[in-house]
Order: sequence, then structure tokens, then C-alpha cells
Amino acid sequence: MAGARVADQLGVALTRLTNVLREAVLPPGMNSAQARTMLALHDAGPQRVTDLARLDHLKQPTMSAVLIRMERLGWVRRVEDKNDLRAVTVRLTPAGERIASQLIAARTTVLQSYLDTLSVTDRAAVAAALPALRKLTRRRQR
Amino acid sequence: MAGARVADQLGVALTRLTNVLREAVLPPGMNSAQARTMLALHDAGPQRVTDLARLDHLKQPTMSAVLIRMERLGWVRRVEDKNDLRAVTVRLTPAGERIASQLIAARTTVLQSYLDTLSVTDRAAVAAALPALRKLTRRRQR
DNA sequence: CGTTCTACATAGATAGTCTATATAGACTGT
DNA sequence: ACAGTCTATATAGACTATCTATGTAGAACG
Repeated sequence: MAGARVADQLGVALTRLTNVLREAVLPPGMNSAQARTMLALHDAGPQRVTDLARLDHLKQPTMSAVLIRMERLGWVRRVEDKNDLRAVTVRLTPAGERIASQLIAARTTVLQSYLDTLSVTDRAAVAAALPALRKLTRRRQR
Repeated sequence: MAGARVADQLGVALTRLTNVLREAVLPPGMNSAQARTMLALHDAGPQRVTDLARLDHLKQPTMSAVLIRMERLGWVRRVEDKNDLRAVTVRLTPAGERIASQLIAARTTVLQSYLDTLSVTDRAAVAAALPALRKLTRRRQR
């Protein structure tokens, strides 16, 4: 049926675009898990280790290790939570903020260069689909 | 400018959709590098180790290690190339073919369930953008 | 105030990833 | 034919990522 064909082709396109973006936007020495964590902190602000782990589909000890490494690199710092002394709030350092912004800028630049190869009609079709694509990623009700 | 806004929002949408898909479609025990390799072999047929490494933005020794593990799991097998005795041709086993098909089916199912939450208008907008999105992932001329 | 729950860290094991290097076959020029 | 160079893959060693299991300490609750 038509619906399945849309989902199927969207899957193919997403997978290919992701492959293009994955290595094109990563600064040397940063891996995808680190990049996702940087973007999560940039988008949603300071967060706990457990929340970051859940966002990234990682286990908490894994995220702890990733954060220790990122802290050593100077990208994040861990601040104790005054209200809950068990917890730690992770936030980007100024350097980390800068790197996160550069990640987003690189992503936009790469996509822009790809969009530039399209016809006006095709670019308009992509632009027209953006609101729908945004809605796709909203949290689902269950 | 408007173009940059499209690229920027497309980047946000792609990143979020990718995060949704990444863990939703991976069978337990399979990681993303393995999944990408399975899909590459499924889409483009048997290939050499070096070509697979380049496709996946990995170094050749890394891909060798990944393939050794995948061979041990019974997903691929390595066949010596008759024309070039240095080279090895990697192909999916029947079990590997089955798993690759399941990966694609899972991706489609997840996306379908997301598309089902959209209005008819939004679904139509996504469908209308598919040809353009496909063109985005074509190989660039340099 | 003791029990249980929650947030994080640590330990140990396996896999992924890199650079550097080894091995062996293919290619090239004379 | 053969010496030199290039190419395809594998191996070694180091470091990182990831998991499960467990420890530690504060929070929550009866």
C-alpha cells in the first residue's frame, strides 16, 4: 500500500542522509555518543546523568564513563545538586557550548550544500515537508 | 536567510528521527556499525573489506575486526576472490539476509507508526518531499 | 528510625576503534 | 624475468565504549 511505500522510502532516505551527516559533521576526536550528548545538553539544558543516559539509550554507568571523559576534555562539568545530594547536574562549559554550536553549524552547512544541488521545486517540497517532519519527532502519547 | 533555515530545521528533524530509529530498529546484540554493514551488503551486494570500510567511514583494520565478529555470528562469510588472491569478497549468509530484511522491515514499521499520527495533509507533504530527499543522497559531482 | 528506593560511581569483561606494521599478491618498467 | 612499488587484508597493541553486577550514600516512606 501507499503508506508503507512512504515509510519505506523515508527510511531509505533517512538512513542515507544520516550516513552522510555522521562523519561529515563530527570534529576529529569526537564520537557520535559524545556529539549526541553535547546536543542534548545544548538543546535541553543542564541535566542529570541518568536523564542523559535515558535520552541516549545508554545505561547509566556508560554515560558516567562518557561524561568523565568529556569532563577531562573540558566540554562539560558536573555540579552537585543542592536539593538532592545524590545527584549531579551536568552542564556544558563555555568551550563545550562553542563546540556544540559548531556541530550544529556544520550540520547546517553540509545540508545546505546538499540542498543547493536541488531544483527550486525540490527545495520547495523539502521546505513544505518540514512542519510534518517536526511533528514526527514529537513525543508520542501512549 | 530562508535557505539556511530550511537546512537548519532539516538538520534538527533528521537528528531527532535518527535518534528515534537508532535503538528502535536494532535487534538486541547488534550495534549500529554492524547494522550499517548489513544494509550495505544487502543494498549493494557482496563487496571487499576495503570498500565496506570506506562506505562506513571506518578504517580497514576496524572493518576487518567487525567482519570477523559478524562471521563468527553467522551473518556474513568471506570468500576468496578468484581474480585477485589478495582480496576477499564479503557476502551475507542466508541468515544474514534474513536479519537485514528484518532490519529494513523494522525501520519501516517504526516510521509507519509515526506517520500514522500525522494528518492527511502532513502525510501528503512528506510523500511529496520524498523524491527531493532521494536526490539529496545521490552521489555528488565534484 | 529502620527499610527501601534512587542517583551515581566503580570494577571487570567484551567489543569497537585507531595507528603502525606485516604478509602476500598484483602491477610496472626495463 | 625480475626488482621495485602498489594494493588488499590481517595482526598487534593501546585506548575507548559498552554492558552487567555491585558499592555507596542520600532521599523517601512507613
